[in-house]
Amino acid sequence: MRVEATLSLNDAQRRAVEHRGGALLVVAGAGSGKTRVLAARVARLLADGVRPEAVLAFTFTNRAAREMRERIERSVGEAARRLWVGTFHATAVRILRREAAAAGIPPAFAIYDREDQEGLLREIVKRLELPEAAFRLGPLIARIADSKNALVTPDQAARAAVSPYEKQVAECYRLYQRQLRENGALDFDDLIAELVRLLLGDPGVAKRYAARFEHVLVDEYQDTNHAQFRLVERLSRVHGNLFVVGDDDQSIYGWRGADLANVLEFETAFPGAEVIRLEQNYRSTRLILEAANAVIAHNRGRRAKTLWSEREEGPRLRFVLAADEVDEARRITAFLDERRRRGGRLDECAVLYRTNAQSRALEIELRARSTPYEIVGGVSFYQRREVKDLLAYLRLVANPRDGAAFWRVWNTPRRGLGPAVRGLVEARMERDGAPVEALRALEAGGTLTRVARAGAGAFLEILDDLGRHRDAPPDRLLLRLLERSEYFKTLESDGAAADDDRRANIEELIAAGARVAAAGGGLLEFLAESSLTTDADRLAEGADRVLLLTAHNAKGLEFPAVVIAGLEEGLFPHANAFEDPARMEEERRLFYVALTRAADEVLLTAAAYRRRFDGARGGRVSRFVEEIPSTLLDAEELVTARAAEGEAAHWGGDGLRRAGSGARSASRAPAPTRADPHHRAVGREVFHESFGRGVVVAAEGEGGAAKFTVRFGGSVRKVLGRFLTGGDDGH
DNA sequence: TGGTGCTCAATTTTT
DNA sequence: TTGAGCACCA
Ligand SMILES: Nc1ncnc2c1ncn2[C@@H]1O[C@H](COP(=O)(O)OP(=O)(O)OP(=O)(O)O)[C@@H](O)[C@H]1O
Repeated sequence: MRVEATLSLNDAQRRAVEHRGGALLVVAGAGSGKTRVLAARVARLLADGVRPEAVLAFTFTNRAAREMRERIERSVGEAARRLWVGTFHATAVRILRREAAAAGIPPAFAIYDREDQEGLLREIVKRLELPEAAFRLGPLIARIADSKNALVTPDQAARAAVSPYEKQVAECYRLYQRQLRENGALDFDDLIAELVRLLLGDPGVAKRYAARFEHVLVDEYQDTNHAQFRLVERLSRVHGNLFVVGDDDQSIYGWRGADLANVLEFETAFPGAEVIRLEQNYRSTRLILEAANAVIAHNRGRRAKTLWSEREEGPRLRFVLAADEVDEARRITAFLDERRRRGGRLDECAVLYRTNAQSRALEIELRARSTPYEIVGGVSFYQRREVKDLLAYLRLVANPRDGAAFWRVWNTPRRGLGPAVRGLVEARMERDGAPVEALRALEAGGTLTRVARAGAGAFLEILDDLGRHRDAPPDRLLLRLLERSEYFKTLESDGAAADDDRRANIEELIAAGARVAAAGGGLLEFLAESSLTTDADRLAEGADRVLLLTAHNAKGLEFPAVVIAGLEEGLFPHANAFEDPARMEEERRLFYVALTRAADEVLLTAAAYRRRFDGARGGRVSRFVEEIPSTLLDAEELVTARAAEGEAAHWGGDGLRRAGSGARSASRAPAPTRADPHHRAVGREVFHESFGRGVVVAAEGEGGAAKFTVRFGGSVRKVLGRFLTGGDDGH
């Protein structure tokens, strides 16, 4: 069996792959082949006769898991299908379903997503009469998640709480856990935490799994949190065969509890562990790598590492400062077009950004230019209303105690059930527990009005009918549901286009159900998949389109051409990181991740002005751009052709005569209405008393009121025309 | 009960 | 600017 036949390896890589066993940490920079080594290691183990079901590998995304499995399958054949390869969450679900009894949870437990969590906590905050302004759901959920990721129980949180605020958060946490339990549900973080608790608390189960798995492997180890560390530690303690790969410079999920100590203190946690470093990058051209190395070197808290490439030098990284986000989108589209004319394909390109909201401007422009694109992230498929509605019915079939699912659809489509009946059901739930049973009792009794009774009857009938077919393939279940619930009727209210969209989504959901069935899965597998699958996991190969995604979502991917957009102070790095050096370093690592996705070509863009939901804002060019040595940058100035036009030396000529308004140098001008990137002034060199020489990137208005967006060196400011002189004649 | 329209918050990142 | 929650009225 020749692993090397499918995956060639350098010496260091081979040493890792052929490691004798025990604990091994492979730390290495971007593109050094860590993922490849992990896959080769698994293939090697199988070739050496290790049973596939005794190999447990954790990946960061479901997609990575699928690719890993496929890769290994290519080298060792279909035994690869029996491997345990998956994300921490998917693997935890798999084990918890089997060990539900020991874990003290229902085997068909529901998995609560963000929306479900918010629903529970909204009720709790209301019930405790906490001030909503101070107890926003987002931070509250984040705090609870932090506790869970650190394996802190509600009791421990309450004991550790000092301030009244912390005490109340702990109380919310306690009630929230109780609610989850009553609903027979776990949230994402519980999946890991409950599994760890089970392994720590039940020696029998712990022993069984320690014996079942002989090798544990972890990809993207730098982004594991404490609970995940404990899980890995528990599962590998007996045999000690732990193989992890990671890069401390690519840790970008600190806000989710990722703990770099897992990497930095690996040798302490696993005495006798070996560390192997990989130093050759196979992905990027030398200039790209040099730029990435230069930027990341600005981080203080890191172990310096070597990373070199044998590849050609490659072209310099291009930088474009656009006037605003619309202009930026245009420049990016133009870049993609130009690349296509050179023979490049769209699917070799990705546009990376810091926040999902940035995709909108890009989307509009790409659509206008008929450039095929695909957005990854944002509102994902399984979060769409119609999809969640239908899934809620299936969730109720699996687990009648699932209150979030129940309240979501008990009156969808409309059945005349509202707050009045809800009160009755809730009262009744004290006795019957499950909302479905409470409703059933009410329907049987005489308390409901005629309308409500009919509605309740219709709803229960659908659930009962589905319940009788719970073992049918998920797609059949969905079809049955659509037929009985007349769900399509609720769709007809909206516009035709949105309607078609919804129908298409429903079709796709049915197809997803059929796929699960084809793979031998049933209702529970389908529901788990719908909870754990993200947009990035659903990416299909083959279509020639440019990918639009956040830098976070791009982790682990690689593209011949990468565009990084929105490189402005406040956006990337995000303003929320300004006061905290540690968070700023994480922003920098994020930029490093983004940059190192590129193999051949990089375009960096920023917008001098960016419209936000609450107005517009100008930002300086990102410090990260400035941390790239200028010799590596091809910083193109805007539309220089326009500078050729003759123009008066003074801008907005009559401004001085129109005295009155106080002299404001207006770096923070009032929200501009429309900065026109095609204004005839754009591209002109100008001179400002205090800011010096600059280039106009946008302008709006005429005469004395004219305002110009000007780039002075690295910073971009908005200034009134009357403070500017043409740059050509000195001042 | 259900529909309309108002107000307010949200945009940092996600398994 | 959009979406969601909520108050108010038919
Ligand atoms: N020994 C090798 N010979 C040729 N190509 C290699 C070798 N090792 C890795 N590569 C290639 O280098 C690229 C990066 O590999 P891989 O994705 O495994 O790196 P990584 O360290 O996991 O990257 P990152 O951490 O940046 O996500 C891939 O295209 C891979 O095929």
